[in-house]
Amino acid sequence: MQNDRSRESLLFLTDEQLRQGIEGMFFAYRGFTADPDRILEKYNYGRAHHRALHFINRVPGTNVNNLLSILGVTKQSLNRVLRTLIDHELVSLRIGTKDRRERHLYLTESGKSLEKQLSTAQSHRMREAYRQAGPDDVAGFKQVLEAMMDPKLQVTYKKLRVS
Amino acid sequence: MQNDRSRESLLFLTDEQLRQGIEGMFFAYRGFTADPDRILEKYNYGRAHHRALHFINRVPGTNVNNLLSILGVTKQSLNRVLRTLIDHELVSLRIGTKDRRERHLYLTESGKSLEKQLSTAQSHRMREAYRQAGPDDVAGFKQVLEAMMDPKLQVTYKKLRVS
DNA sequence: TTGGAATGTCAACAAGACTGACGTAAAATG
DNA sequence: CATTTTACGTCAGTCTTGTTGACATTCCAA
Repeated sequence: MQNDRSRESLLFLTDEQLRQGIEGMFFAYRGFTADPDRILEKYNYGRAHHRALHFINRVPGTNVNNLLSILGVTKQSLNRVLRTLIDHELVSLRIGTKDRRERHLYLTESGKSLEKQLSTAQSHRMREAYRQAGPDDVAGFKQVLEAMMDPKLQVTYKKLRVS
Repeated sequence: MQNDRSRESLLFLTDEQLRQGIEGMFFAYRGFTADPDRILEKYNYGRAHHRALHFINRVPGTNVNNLLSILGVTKQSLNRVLRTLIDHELVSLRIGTKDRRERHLYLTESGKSLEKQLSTAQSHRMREAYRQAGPDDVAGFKQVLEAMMDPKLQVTYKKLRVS
């Protein structure tokens, strides 16, 4: 038998609370992608292009394998996207100096420009959500997100923080 | 010029904070879907089937149009998924008594069973994340998620709460 | 009775994911 | 030096899930 206090402290673990978290993730993710999606559509790109642009911008000079592990897709899938971005001169390749098998990826000026457009739109919504909620809620938001990740991705996520 | 206090209170709105939120959503969503995906694979279903099962379970007797507005896909897309679920007897149809054009959707016993399996897996991860974070963080998590939704979906989300 | 709403269905198509197989270049290793 | 492994690219084929467009059916409501 639990007392009032322990029952109170576990109210956030009820099925109803969990369900709200699940549905919250589903609906929020739609909002999260909506603004970039609209921009991408104009250029005939998709979310896959956005993700590649985002992380090449975050880790300039990354090689393909590293990008692959961040994005969690197959090389064939990434290759299709990268090829388009390179053909359209949004991304440039440099062959590694130390290891010449490696291709290092960079955004070109146009690439940076599109990435900026996309991240501005996405950040705008995130900023509004943060502002509506407040600092403590934001801290909680990030805590729960981090705890929801697969351990490997959690490491990847933290690495991006410090780099 | 802003003083220390106001600068402090806006630290949660820095570009770096926003970026962490964006990448957090991306990585966390992967974790969020990972466990159900593994179960669905065994039955040769996909996320679309999961979403349909989830919301039919949540709103038993819903008609197709309502489900459509929750899921945000085209009727053709939903129809393909629904047909599979009905053929496999996970979902049953009842023609509306009041309006006989409407099809009301229900989970069969097997449907309930699969939905339970999926939601148990997904809730388990959510519960662990909640537990690691704690009640205040969970409250913040939900606040930010809700603020990130499109207004219409926010209404949908809240309706599901009370129903 | 006629218009419109709710639903279903057929066809065609695209993005983006997958697997498998194969090729090439270069680094690493025995 | 020969062999193996690694990094990357590419071709081919498949699957899921989304899209549009066109058309049929049912039936409520004005």
